Amino acid sequence: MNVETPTAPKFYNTLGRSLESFTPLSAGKVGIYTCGPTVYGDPHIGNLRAFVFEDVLVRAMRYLGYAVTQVMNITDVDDKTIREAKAAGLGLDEYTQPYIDSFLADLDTLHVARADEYPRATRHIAEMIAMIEQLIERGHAYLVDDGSVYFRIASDEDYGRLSGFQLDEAQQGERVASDEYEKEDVRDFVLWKAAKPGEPTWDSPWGAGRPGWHIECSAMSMKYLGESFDIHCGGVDNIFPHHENEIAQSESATGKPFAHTWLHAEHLIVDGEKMSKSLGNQYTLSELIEQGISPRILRYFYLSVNYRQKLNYTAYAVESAAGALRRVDQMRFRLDHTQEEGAPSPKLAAAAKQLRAEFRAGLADDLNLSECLAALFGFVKVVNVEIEHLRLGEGDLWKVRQVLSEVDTVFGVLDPEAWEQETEPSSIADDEVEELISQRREARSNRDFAEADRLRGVLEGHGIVLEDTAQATRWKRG
RNA sequence: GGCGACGUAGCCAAGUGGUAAGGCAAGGGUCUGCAAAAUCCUCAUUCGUCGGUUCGAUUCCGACCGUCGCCUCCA
Repeated sequence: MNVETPTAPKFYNTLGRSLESFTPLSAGKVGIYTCGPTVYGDPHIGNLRAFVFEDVLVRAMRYLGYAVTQVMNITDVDDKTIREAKAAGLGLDEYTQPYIDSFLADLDTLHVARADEYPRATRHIAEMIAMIEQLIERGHAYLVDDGSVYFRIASDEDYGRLSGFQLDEAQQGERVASDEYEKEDVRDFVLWKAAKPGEPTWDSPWGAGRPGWHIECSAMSMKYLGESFDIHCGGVDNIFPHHENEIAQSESATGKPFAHTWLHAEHLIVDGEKMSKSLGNQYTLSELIEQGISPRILRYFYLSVNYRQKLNYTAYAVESAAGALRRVDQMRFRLDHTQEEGAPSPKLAAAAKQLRAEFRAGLADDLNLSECLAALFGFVKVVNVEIEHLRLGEGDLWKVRQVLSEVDTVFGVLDPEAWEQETEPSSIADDEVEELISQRREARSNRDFAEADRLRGVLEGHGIVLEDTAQATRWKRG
């Protein structure tokens, strides 16, 4: 499918804030590090937006012809996991494991393709310690009396180039935690936290303690992708301080450029407002499913807005997404009830070619899925017209399904059968449906429309939708 | 206060220095016994406001108004 050289995409790189032509460090290969979850609760639909974006990015790069290695970290040690584990009276691993499982289950539910690696912070303490030692050696970090180690921001001349924040004296002193008074400079951030009573700890050259937050992503991304790699993504809230600090510590440790391209997904908001615990609108996937919103519709909804744009989750918007998806489903349904006859349709061939070209161009344009979807709908229209006029010829059904399945390697939403049963358990068997339809056909041929409509009503009661065509009556569960 | 993003039809949403993709919804026509589905047509002389640059701006620049995000552990 992609035997030719990859199509080079353009990406809006947060580092430099401009649209850049993407060139991988190693021809044809792309290493992508995606910031994963902190496992102290179920992810909400905002978290999931970012993960779906990352999924589409990886799928798109593969579609464009690159061999992708995706790594997603799992933060299983930080203030929150420690606090919650303690509150639950559980060990850290014992506490986080169910959330790791449910996180992966949510990804599966949304058809997010698995990353190549899901490194856990607690399993990479040695790598982090090695990096911290290197930073101390090079004069970029220092040990304080209580056994904590801090990164020395003053030693990093270009600190702040990702976020654009120039932290100066005016902003200092605002948020100095009481236990961090030993820092040389309030801007410095912690690499290693000295042990505190009741917290999980690991041995280190500086005594017992645990890693700071940022160091895990530096250590783990480099372990799996190399000291320099292609793409690093996450939510916009990670730009500062997390990603800024990752760059500082990574480049200070190795003297080499860290990630080349930084992509950040904007936030999802709900009814125009930021999600927050107090508003009670931090919906989880299972809550949505309970509300009757299928994961497939949610995935389509995520796809419908550019990742750099805030996504406003509203009931109306989700309905609208469902309507759009219905249009594609309906076309597939009609396709399944269409016969091929005669020569292949030239219009169809042209439309398929156009879809491929526009789809590829849209993906390459900073993942412009709106353009990709517009191309898809353009294709749907042509297919519908060709079906309407009975112009599908030899091999055309295969052609349509083939191109749809190609673009769906990126979208991942177009094939209803690939998703879990979305319809209610059926209250009527196929042969019963067929029997009633045949009775109705009989009634119609006798022009007994009252009886025909009664039978249709019976079927509707079972959730069966009929569509009469000149050739036959087709039906579906809907 | 610092940094940044955004404001396009009823709703969602692309986009370009040369006169506005696509989807949902809505209205009308075709098809149908009636539906459903499909299809055809209609639906922004206009892209927050005011200026500037330009032959020409929604697209570039400036100001203003409005919405929002980040500013040390939130995707």
